[in-house]
Amino acid sequence: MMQESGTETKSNGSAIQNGSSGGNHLLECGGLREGRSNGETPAVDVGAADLAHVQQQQQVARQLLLQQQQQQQVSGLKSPKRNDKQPALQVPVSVAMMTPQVITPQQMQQILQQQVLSPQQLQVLLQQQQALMLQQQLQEFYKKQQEQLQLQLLQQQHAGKQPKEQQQVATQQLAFQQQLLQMQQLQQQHLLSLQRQGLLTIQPGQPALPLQPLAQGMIPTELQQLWKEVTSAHTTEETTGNNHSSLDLTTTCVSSSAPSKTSLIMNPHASTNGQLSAHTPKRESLSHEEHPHSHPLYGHGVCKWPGCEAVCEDFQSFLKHLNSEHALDDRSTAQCRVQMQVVQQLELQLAKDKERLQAMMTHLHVKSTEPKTAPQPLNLVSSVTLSKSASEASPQSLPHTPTTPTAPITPVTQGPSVITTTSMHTVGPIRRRYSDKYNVPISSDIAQNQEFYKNAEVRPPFTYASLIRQAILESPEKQLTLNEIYNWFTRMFAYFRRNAATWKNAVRHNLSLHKCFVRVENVKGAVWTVDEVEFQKRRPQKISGNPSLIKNMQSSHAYCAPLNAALQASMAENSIPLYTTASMGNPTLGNLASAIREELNGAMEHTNSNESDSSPGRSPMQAVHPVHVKEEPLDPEEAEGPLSLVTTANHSPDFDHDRDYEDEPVNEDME
DNA sequence: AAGTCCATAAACAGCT
DNA sequence: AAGCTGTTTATGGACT
Repeated sequence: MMQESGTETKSNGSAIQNGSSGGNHLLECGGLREGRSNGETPAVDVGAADLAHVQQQQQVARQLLLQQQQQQQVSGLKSPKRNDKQPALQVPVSVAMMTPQVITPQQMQQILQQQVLSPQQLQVLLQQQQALMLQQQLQEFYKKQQEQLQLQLLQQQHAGKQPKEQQQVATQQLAFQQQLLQMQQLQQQHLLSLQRQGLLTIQPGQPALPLQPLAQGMIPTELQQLWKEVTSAHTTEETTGNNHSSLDLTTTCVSSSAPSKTSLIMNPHASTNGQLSAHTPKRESLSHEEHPHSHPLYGHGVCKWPGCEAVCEDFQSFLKHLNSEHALDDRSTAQCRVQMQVVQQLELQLAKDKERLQAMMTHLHVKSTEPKTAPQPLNLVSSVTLSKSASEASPQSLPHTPTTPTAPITPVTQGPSVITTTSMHTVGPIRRRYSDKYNVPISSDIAQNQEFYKNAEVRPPFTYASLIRQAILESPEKQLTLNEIYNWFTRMFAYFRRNAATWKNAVRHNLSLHKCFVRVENVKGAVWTVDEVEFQKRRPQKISGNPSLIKNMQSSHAYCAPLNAALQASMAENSIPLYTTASMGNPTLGNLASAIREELNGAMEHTNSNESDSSPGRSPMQAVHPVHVKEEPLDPEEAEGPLSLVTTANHSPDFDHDRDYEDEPVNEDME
């Protein structure tokens, strides 16, 4: 009777399961992207690798500055010191037009609203304003730079004892680096302030990122475009006749969601000359007029202006809102700037990863049926997944071609993410738990890919049992309550921040099922511990005495590790925020590191004892792991704190952390 | 092909 | 009563 109903529901369940188990990755991938928490706010970050980029920009700016100075010599005018210090000018617009003086955003707005100027005049004005602002920024910057240099030189002279030329050069280099750093810090501060003002949202899970070395000056075309946005909202009937050389902001936005238009991004300065917009602006802005509801800043009755989300019942009210709330002012300008940088960086990163992928494909002789690649942070996912698939499909042969993308999986922020989705459901990492099968230390993988797992919703290639064990072993007292185990899962893996009911059930199921997990009654309830003997019982017999398996394991992991390393290198290179969280609140780093050493020793002992042939996979494995262990510096301030986070305390800061996880808020207290 | 491992789903009981 | 915890059973896919 109960049986029947049981089987009934189960048959139901299995129907679902057929979808969710075999093909569950496909579904889950789809589900993943559904969530809005992830990826909606693109990472704003730039890495040191973009130094060249900065320099380029500086060069461009320098030229601009030069031009301006020449102009000034002609007009005999001096630019004002700072535009925010500028007294509220009551200067007639016409005067402003003739004499390059910075006017305040408010004034600008007035000008716009009063519509006293023709669009052409406005454009000129805007260009002028922009150039002036840029000039001011540059002057300030160079002034500072000079001061710094002098300071450095002075210090050096004081230090006096080392008057060697080498040292001078070194010092100058240092000074320059410091200045760069300083500039970056300034920019970072700017970003932070934007964030505080709600102009820029950064995901809680994401680290407060890297620096923003892009020049902050807005290029004239951008400003023009801004103006265009504003005025087009004003006067919808206005035609876009004179914007042939302008860059449509909407284009930029659109391009971020349609990554195929890479031309724009490849050259961050492209927008300066306005050429790249040839294919877009007019058409799109027109189409927005014709199909108002397709306005990129308006959707689902909500204003999609970054950080806004104001509800607008209809398009008209949206326009009003856009007009009033997002007019041309400091705030909007800043937001625009940020958005442009976001887009630029994303595209830059995309380009890099595309290139990387291409090289990989070429190297592996893989003929990609679908050369177009996919966007954004998640291409990381694809890389890793690909790596796993490579290792898993057949450890000793080259990876198969990623199957052609069929189902675009609904990424939140962008178009179809080809590789990601494909490899995701092609691979089905779930079915290959190499760490379990082949005794590859779980902790090392987690440590290596910690930031990745934390931020990308990729299923970790470990069994629940392994993960649970890892969670418990990482805890200072080698025991965790169920809730703490949950928390570890959500903390360590983005993947487990959704479908909580499912995986929590699985966790409980595993705890109960496996003998290696021992429940211990405690004062404050029950905690779970690991019976290591039991756990080991079920692992080694497979591998011991089976050289071929060992070989598999080695080469398998050998494929993964370097690729993961490459992935991380890529992330670092592009300053993917994932990377930076390592220093931000990583309670387990120390534990992981030691665990890695432990397990590495164990694993290597294991394999060494059996290994007779010189498996090609081995050296990479050895090479990679220590590097990762070593390279993760343990933040001093994290050193003691974090460990206590995982202790028995129910109110550890971690729990607050978990609150952010959308799916099912983890219980903070469990009595 | 059979056995094993694992994920998933679900029913259920006990407890708070 | 609801939710959490823990146990158990069933089922199906992947892999050996």
